[in-house]
Amino acid sequence: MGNQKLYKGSLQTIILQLLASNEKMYGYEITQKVKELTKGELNITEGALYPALHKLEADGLLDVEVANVGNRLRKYYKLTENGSKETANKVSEMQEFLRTMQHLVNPKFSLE
Amino acid sequence: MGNQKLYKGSLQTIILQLLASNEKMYGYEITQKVKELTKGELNITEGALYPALHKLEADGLLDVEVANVGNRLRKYYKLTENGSKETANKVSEMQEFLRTMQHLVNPKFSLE
DNA sequence: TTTTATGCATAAGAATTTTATGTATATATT
DNA sequence: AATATATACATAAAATTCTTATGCATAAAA
Repeated sequence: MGNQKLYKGSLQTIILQLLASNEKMYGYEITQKVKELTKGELNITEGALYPALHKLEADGLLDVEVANVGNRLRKYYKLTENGSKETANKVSEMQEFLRTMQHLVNPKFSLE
Repeated sequence: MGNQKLYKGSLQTIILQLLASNEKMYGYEITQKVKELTKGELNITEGALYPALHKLEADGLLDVEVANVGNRLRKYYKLTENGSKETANKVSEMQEFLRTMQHLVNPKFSLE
């Protein structure tokens, strides 16, 4: 069930970015969306996801809204104002990392 | 002195890739080379580097050769045969990660 | 009726890093 | 001459972030 391919530290940014383009999402939905977008390459485990969501909420980057669908519980998360700012920061930091890694791994390649 | 931008799990790959293009290097040299190649964006700390080198050696991916330069100690590392194979694997895994992240972070962008 | 999917959660352990030290020599600066 | 900076190794404690293993519960499918 492992991941192998998720570098540690990138999960928060992934969650924030998904919420930047989807308005509101619940946990299980996020795991499915990531699986879909990455064609099964990234599998966000619940043991990583839920603590990450709780931390983002505690840090004031996400708001939560509980909903009952049928007889099941869902917790919808959406970006706060502060969360939107932080998303922009974290995404561009990751872009920077991606460029840096490209330079290290393939010095002849440049995204610019 | 922190890094902020080094995702956990990428250090081994960085070291291996540097050694794939530089034949042999010693620890301090690696820290300086990374700083140079990334224009100061990535700072490999010694507390991360040396244990990582020792682990790569223990795993049979690196050979070490001690040298005295002036009156100072240097430990030159180079890839073993097995290390070269593993480098190729880890580098393409990272390339895969870079592509995947690009899709998540900027779905309109593709490296292919 | 048993498995799979949906949906949340937490705890123990592993892996990888940061931060803080420690030792020592060489060179540059005041 | 004294002090700071650069070079060069190393380790240990703490923090971070994940995996793996559980647990609970409802709904749908086999």
